[in-house]
Amino acid sequence: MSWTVGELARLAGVTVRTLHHYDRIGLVRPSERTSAGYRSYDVRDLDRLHQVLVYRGLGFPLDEVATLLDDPDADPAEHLRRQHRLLRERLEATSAMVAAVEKEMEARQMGISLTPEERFEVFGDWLPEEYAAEAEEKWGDTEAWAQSQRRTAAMSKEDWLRVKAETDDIEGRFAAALAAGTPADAAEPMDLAEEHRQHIGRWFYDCPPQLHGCLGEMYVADERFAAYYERITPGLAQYVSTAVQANAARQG
Amino acid sequence: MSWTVGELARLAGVTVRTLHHYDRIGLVRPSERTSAGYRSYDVRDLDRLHQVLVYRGLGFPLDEVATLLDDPDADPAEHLRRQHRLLRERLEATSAMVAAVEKEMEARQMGISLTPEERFEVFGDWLPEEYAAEAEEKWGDTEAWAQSQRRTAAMSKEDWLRVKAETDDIEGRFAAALAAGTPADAAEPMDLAEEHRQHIGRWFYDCPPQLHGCLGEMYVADERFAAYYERITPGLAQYVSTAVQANAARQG
DNA sequence: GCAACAGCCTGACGCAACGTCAGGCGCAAC
DNA sequence: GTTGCGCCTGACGTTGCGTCAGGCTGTTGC
Repeated sequence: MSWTVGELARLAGVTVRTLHHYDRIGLVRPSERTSAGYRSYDVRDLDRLHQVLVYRGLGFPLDEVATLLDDPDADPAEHLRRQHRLLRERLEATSAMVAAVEKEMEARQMGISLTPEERFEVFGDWLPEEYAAEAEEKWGDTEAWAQSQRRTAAMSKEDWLRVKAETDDIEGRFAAALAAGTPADAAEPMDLAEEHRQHIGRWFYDCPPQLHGCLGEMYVADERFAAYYERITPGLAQYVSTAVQANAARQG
Repeated sequence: MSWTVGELARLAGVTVRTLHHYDRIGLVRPSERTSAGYRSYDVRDLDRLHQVLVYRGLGFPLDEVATLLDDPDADPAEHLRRQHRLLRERLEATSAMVAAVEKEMEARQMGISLTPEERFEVFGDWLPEEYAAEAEEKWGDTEAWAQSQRRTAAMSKEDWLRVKAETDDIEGRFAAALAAGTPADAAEPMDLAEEHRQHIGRWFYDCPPQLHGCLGEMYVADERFAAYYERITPGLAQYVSTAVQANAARQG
């Protein structure tokens, strides 16, 4: 089995020009040429190209890749182990950057701004466990809140529209059940409450039944929440509150 | 508060030359110059540089970074959301590559080789959930085995030496207990068995007491295992087997 | 049997994103 | 006041390809 440049290029997701380049610099040479001078790559060449692309993807300059791969002391397993290690390091670095961006989002939402050192630390020589400890210390107590902040900060406009639509839907069905005279602790409103709980979990923060029950109390106890529901339909705040607490009792 | 090029370079983990370059192409210009012509960066410039570095780190060419950041319609939160999304995509891509390398390691250990398409698929336009499903299907049944393969394949030579030393230590203490005439179901050999179980869990695969008990049976039933232990000391296979099963009974 | 068209070839030049001197000024300290 | 570090501005070099240009190859359709 052999491949032409074009075939290999498509297979490996690079351009023909790249393969020409690698041939020219001796990094990946086709092990044969046809009588017409066409490059003909065999399976060992694929192997080699694959290794090259992994190392290149890890940011190695091509000449270093060459010395790595041409080292007679390094067997293939050695390369795989090294690549595995480097990839996992990169994984950690990337999640550190994700965490840093989330940190900035939260800071921005809270109206505070980070110190220059804080902002750039992710680019320096990064100690992930150190940061993790710090993050834990800072936000560990109010995990649900922090989670919500992170998720909502990362939401796109379309996400928000979907959340809004789902919310409207659930509240509309609550209002309909109330208008139909269904008791708040009947099966239907309780199912709606469960749907509401899962909606919260999906979009904002982990919301176990117990916490949801507390929220239910708040829907009448906190005047802002009460006003929100009362503006939809009079009596809805108490209705939703009762349904949510009944559902929490059923679940717990 | 303001910074010189050198200070900013150290802070951000880039070279002075890079900042010169960004100034020249208008990407990050110091908002002031001293009377002597020194660049003087203020906090807004830091902000800007930070954004540039994130986008650059994500692989954007500098001119695209410029158009992104100079877009008057894009507020800072928009940038953070985009960066967050891109970083998570990269996170997924990287873990896909980690998985691919692990797959290769396993294939290599099993003596089979992957098809060219399999090897390069991680570089193409990658569908992570598709791969995850495939991996699940392939190795889901024998999770312990696959885990072991993955872990051992990723071990360095030093790791192997440590494993060997730990194994020798435990087996030596088993042999000593046997030589001292301690019954196999006494406390000491059972504690050794428990140590052995945790050794397996640490280095190879999850080994709950029940599974460990099965292994204990195998140490006498399977002649290869038996021969391994008998070569250390006659009677050791049966001794270890009994101790391990006694420990499993104690735990279970 | 040949025309057309996709695919291959080899230069050769271009380009982005800096690295690396070279030559010279600024400034704080000893 | 000079020493040494840090800053300045060119200017050229380098890596890793992209992008033509000009020409050959090989398969398919008529």
